[in-house]
Amino acid sequence: MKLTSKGRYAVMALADLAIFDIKEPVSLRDISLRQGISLVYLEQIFSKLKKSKIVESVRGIKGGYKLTKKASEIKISDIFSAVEEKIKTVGCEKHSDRGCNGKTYKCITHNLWDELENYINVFFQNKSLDDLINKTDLKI
Amino acid sequence: MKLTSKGRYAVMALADLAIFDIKEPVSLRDISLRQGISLVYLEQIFSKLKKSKIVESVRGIKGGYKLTKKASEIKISDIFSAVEEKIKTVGCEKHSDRGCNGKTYKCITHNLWDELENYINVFFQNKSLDDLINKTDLKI
DNA sequence: GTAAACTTGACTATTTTAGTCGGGTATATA
DNA sequence: TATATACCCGACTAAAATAGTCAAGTTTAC
Repeated sequence: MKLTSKGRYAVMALADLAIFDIKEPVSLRDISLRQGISLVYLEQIFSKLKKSKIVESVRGIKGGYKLTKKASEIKISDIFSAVEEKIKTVGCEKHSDRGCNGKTYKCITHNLWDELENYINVFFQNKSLDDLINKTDLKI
Repeated sequence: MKLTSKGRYAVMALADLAIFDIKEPVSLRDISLRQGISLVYLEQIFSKLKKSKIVESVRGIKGGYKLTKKASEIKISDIFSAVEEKIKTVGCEKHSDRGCNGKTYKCITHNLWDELENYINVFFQNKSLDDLINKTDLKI
């Protein structure tokens, strides 16, 4: 199971966007400076966020990104699936010879990882962007 | 955050041990064959499990490993900390220049990862080896 | 027309993972 | 007491993933 910088950056950047997105789009450059995330890396991440319709872009000077919905309607789980942060815990399928395929034969620990996966997904499905920014004391 | 094969193998191997450990120690060779895990890799893992006093070893022919306590007294969280499976989600500390150190300044997402970490730890602290083997239908 | 912004794809250094290799040491049993 | 079977331990390594960079665009406000 992995939870890496990509997912973390995506959430940080979107939280930043949610705070500063009043009317004008917010440029990646600003987010990069405020959050200390590489600009070019942010571009990669926002390309995915756009594909998943979490943000929309405005090109050209004075351009930037905007959220497509209200922060309260964007769940952390949406963000993760957009940037392909995998909340996958079970890696049994590789050993097809040995048998654990999750169906006809489950290895001893299979249910454990399944349960954990669900458990974590519940956590992220119950958190919205809004929850994050309301809990911060806004020292940006 | 990482949850990798090392932790998974450790749990699988210990579950196997718990099932077959009646009186005689169980050899890594047997576990390796039954669970389809590399023997030499198992040796690495058990070296750590031994250091953490989750298992004890019997050397020589007819040797092997035994659990030091009852399966019901061994929590999954104990196993993970023994093999150094990190349930660490926050990686902010690296950017000491930028500020998120978790104390004087917390980045927007800091609390989120903290919460997640606790949430997952609760999950593993409430699961014992015993829970695993009782849920399996023992097709080994 | 030009600078600031997004867009895209290929490339890469570093780190981590999941092992292997090769040498040990201990001990039950024949 | 020889020997086979186990544990013990440190160094090494191939492959994959991560966290980016680099280069070459296109759009559009001013």
